[in-house]
Amino acid sequence: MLDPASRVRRFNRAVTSAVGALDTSFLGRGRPLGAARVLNAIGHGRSEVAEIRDYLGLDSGLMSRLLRSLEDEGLIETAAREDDARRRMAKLTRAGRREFTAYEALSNAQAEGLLAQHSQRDALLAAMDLIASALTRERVALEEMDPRCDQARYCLGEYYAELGRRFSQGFDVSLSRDPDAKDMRRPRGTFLVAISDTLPIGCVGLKGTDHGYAEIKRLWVAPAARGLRLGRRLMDATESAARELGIALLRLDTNSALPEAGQLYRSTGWREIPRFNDDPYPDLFFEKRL
Amino acid sequence: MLDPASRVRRFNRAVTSAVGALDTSFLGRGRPLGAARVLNAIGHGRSEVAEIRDYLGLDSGLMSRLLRSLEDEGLIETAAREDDARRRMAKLTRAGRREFTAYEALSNAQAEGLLAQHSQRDALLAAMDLIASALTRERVALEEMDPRCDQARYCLGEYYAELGRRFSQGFDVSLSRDPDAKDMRRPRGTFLVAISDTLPIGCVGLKGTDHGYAEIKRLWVAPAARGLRLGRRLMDATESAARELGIALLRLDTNSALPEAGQLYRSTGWREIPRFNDDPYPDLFFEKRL
DNA sequence: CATGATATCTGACTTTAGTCAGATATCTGG
DNA sequence: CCAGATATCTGACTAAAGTCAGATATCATG
Repeated sequence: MLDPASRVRRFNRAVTSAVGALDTSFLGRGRPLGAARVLNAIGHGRSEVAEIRDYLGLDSGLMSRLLRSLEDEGLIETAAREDDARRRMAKLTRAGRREFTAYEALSNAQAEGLLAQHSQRDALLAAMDLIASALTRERVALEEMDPRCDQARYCLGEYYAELGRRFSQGFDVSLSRDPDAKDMRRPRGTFLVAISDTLPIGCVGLKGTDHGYAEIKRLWVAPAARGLRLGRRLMDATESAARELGIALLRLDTNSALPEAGQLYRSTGWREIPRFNDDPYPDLFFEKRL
Repeated sequence: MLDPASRVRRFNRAVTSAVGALDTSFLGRGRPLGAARVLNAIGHGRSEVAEIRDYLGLDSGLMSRLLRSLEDEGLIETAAREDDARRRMAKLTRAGRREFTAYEALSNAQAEGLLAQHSQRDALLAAMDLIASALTRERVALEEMDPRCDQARYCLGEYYAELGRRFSQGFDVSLSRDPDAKDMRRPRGTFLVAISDTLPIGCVGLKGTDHGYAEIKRLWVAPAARGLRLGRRLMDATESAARELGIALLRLDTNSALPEAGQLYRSTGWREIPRFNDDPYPDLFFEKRL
């Protein structure tokens, strides 16, 4: 009925008024939006004045005045940095924390309001995740992490759950050769997590072995982040890391029930090889020389 | 990983900056946002001053000044309405249409930008439709329309396509008893379309018969609008219309492959009855006395 | 320790948005 | 035709946001 651009614009209109409502509720606390935004940035852990200014896109004069007005209200304190007295740090006072908490409550209430009365919350949240990931595509950061940290374990949990859904016989981690975490840490290997504005949306592991090659394991991209070519980015980053570690040969196993993975490997220089392990789940094996 | 409120707030952040970018590009045309918004409202067919003021939520004094500034620029002309000289109508001049076209191009470019480089456009658009429908839930209007108009036919097309996907044997309209359009128009029946900000997102038909009852046909809710209790609203509105038309007994047929429909009927006072027609598709039959 | 770079602050502005009371013109119903 | 309602306009204001030039203090470097 509507062409794609009209659908996007309908979305824009809908979302603009919902977001505008949050601004209005912020104004209800008797403070201009500019000051409220600075207070909230500080509350969310941004303490350097220059960082806040940059984040909010403010002129330095305006920023200075906003800080002064928050100080006059007794909500923040500023101090020169010890290592560089030109830079200033801002932090909340006790009263400032109270005020910040009140803003947080408003934000959460608005968020709950958007979800309320929608009988398919999960679908709505999934749509929001998808759009947020798409819009922040260029800002997705790939971070090396310990595979046992919270974010990595969240990704792995989602990965296993998805395999369970995609494999007709289900998936039981304990039957698979669960890679030892220390093989996926430097210097033997590494583990990368893709973070989009605090939310992990993908991962991949590089597992060192003693057989003259390293393995790519646990490549996962959140359903909300598919279509952003994140799988390719994760693979590229892992290959770079492998080169850095002096690894010359990479192998991986996968399953034909995951056709998009196989397609990615084939289109990026991987070559199919015969089975090289006895894991019960994979039925496709690849190799790539770096 | 993130709780629901945090996911909504991540979505808010992502979307705010994307929408802010559009405002910035509008400013690039050397006109304050307020004036640009009025110009665009007129370009989109809103001609009554009061209607525009209401739509944009402007004070009457401010509105008057914005109109004046657009007139001074030579972009619009205003005139008193013939039937009521207190009210004014605004329309674009030739220069105004040019300027409006330029704004449209900016909007479309931004929309294309959001879609660009995403290899799963359809999923992204579906997510946007879902969210737009959810956010404008209270503003969904149910309008009586001729079942042969564009919007009604769009809904019916989507409805048939969905039946094709849901029925294991597919769905061929010509095999079903396609209700005659004139039976779904006053005074024999009616046809309702749910419109969410220009997009049709649901429909239902009330078909008059000569057998002492009327039938509910073609109840459809767009996938993007599920969970908003729109099906129930459409049914309620149709029952009201039926009462208005002096109809005392309603019947409908459906299929057990559409469980959510059956559940809706059962929970709103419909009673299962034996088959009352020889249509090949339905296998469940309901009746409700008004 | 002089010099240029950097971070922040201050003062003096402008623009935009918005508010509000009253003026003006027109309409509607008795 | 009159009284009250309605739609718009005008003038006089305020608040918020943003701009910009220059002042001040501090740092890094040769």
